[in-house]
Amino acid sequence: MHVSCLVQKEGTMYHPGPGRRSVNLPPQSFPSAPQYPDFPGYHHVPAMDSQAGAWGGHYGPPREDWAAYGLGPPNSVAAPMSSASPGPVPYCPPEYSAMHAPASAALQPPQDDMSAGPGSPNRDRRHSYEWMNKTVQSSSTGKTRTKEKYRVVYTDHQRLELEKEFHYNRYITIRRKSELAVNLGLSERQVKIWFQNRRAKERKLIKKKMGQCEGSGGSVHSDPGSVSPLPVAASLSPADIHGSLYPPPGMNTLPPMGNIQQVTVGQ
DNA sequence: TTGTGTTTTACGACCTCC
DNA sequence: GGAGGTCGTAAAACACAA
Repeated sequence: MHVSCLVQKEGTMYHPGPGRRSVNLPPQSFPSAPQYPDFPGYHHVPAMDSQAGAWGGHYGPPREDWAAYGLGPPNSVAAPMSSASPGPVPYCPPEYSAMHAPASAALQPPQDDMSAGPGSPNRDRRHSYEWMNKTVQSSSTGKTRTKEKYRVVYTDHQRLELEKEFHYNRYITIRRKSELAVNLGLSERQVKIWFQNRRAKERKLIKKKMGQCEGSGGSVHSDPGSVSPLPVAASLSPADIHGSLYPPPGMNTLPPMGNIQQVTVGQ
C-alpha cells in the first residue's frame, strides 16, 4: 500500500474547507517546542524513522488539514504544562516537526465562542458539555446514560486539541488524559473514549483506503516493511515507548496498560 | 422541508495485563 | 479486580441532494 494514498484522503477529514462540518477554525499558532515533560517515555524512536512507515509514511507528507489548524504540539492547550520543565523530547517525527509553526504564540484561550460566529456551525455547540455532571438512566431501555443527552457535540476547540494530541500520539497517557480533561472541560472518560473512537476511525479509514488502493491497482504490499496495514502499528504505542515492537501486524493486541501506568504515574 | 447517508459520542462485551 | 485496549453498535448531529 502506498501510504500517500491514505494520507491524501485522510487529509480531508478535518479540513476546514467547504465540506461538511466546516470547523471554521481561527488561525492559531502553537509553541513548537517539544513538550510532554511529564512523559519521558515518549522518546523519539529512530527505528521508526528508518521504517519510513510508522509515522513517517503514514503522516509523512505535510497535512494541509493540520496546517490549517496551525499545527503544533498538542499539549499547547495545557497552559500549566507550558510552565513545566521542557523535559525530554517526546516522540515527534521529523515531518511533524517540520510542520510546526514558529513558536510565536501560545495557544489562544479556548475560543469556543470565537469560532461560533453567526455563521459558524459551532454556534449551537458551544458549551455543549455543560450537561456533563449528571448521570441519568434511560427510562425506556434501562440503559444507563451517564449524561442527560445521549451524546453531545464537542466544540471545535475540544476536537482540535484532541486531534492534536492524537496526531502527536495515538495513545494518551493517564497524565495527559487528566490534563486534557481539565483543560477541555471534559471528563477523563470522555477523553479516553474519544481516543478509542479516534483510533477506531483511523483503522476504519485505513481499511477503507487500503481497499481503494488495492482496487485502483495499488499494492498493499508494495512497500514491505514500510508500514503496517494497521494504523495502530503506525502510531507510537506504549510498547514502542519501551522499545518493544507493537503490535504485531494484524494482531488484535492490546497495549500493555501496565506500562502506561508505570510510565505516567508518579513522575 | 424532508429523506438519506455519514460522522461523531457513548456504551457494552470481551480481551489482556498487572 | 480494575485499568484500558479493540470491536460492534446505537443514536444524535450533521451535510446534502431531491
